Amino acid sequence: MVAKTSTPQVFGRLEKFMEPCLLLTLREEESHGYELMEKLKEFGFEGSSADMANMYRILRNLEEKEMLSSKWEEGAGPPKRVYSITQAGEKLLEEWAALIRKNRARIDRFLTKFAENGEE
Amino acid sequence: MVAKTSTPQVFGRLEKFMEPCLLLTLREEESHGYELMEKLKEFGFEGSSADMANMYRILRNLEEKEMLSSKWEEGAGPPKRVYSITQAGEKLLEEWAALIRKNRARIDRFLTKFAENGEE
DNA sequence: CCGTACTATATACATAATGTATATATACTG
DNA sequence: CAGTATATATACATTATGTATATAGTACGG
Repeated sequence: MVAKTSTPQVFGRLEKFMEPCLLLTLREEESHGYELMEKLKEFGFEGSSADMANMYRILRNLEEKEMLSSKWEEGAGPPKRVYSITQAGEKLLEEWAALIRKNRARIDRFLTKFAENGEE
Repeated sequence: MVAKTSTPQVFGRLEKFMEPCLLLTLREEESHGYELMEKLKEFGFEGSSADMANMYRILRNLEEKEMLSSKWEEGAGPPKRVYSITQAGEKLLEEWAALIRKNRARIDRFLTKFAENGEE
């Protein structure tokens, strides 16, 4: 029997959060997938294989929608697909920022209420 | 043809956010589904049919896991299934709060960086 | 020069969470 | 007695994410 009282692993992700993080990171400087994953750790991504799969999918999808453009770069090690953000991509990022602000407001309302009633 | 430049409907939900909101609302006072949906609007839920379906699913699921208990209440209108939070449910809520705080931190890092680099 | 590890990209398949659509029933209002 | 609001519920479809695996170049040690 397993102790139910340990870590019941509650989780609720920030859906599609990786997309705006990629756009924001690329607004600063062009980069390729593998390197981007390192940079994404700043936003709480782990760099797990799930994250990797996710990232490559999102990058390709964003390029398809012309939010990013890419070029192959040869050098030491295997070739890299280096992504740059487009103007449309920057606009998309702005929209993401607006949505994320709203989400933060929802979270804040939750946390405020949680703290208020917690101490009866 | 539809103008692409209008609202491209970016969206990223707060996954499973309804669950902690239900728990928090029920920590204050017992309530039934239909009424709970009204209360959830505080946390940014719309009360759409999707939200409804979602809510009833979550409530049943939480009861199955003994995070909530319910009783039928007769009165004016159709009978209501009134939910109360259990001790396990309160503990679950605490775990949710911890996770949500982490998610807020991730969001904050994003928004801070977004604002920083935005004004070049 | 061979195996191992690290860099690098990619995708098929499975699962999980949410959205759509619909069914059922009570009670009030005109 | 038809329409609307209250009230709960679920089958089915879609979307987003996770798991597993494939491929390949380069560096390093033995």
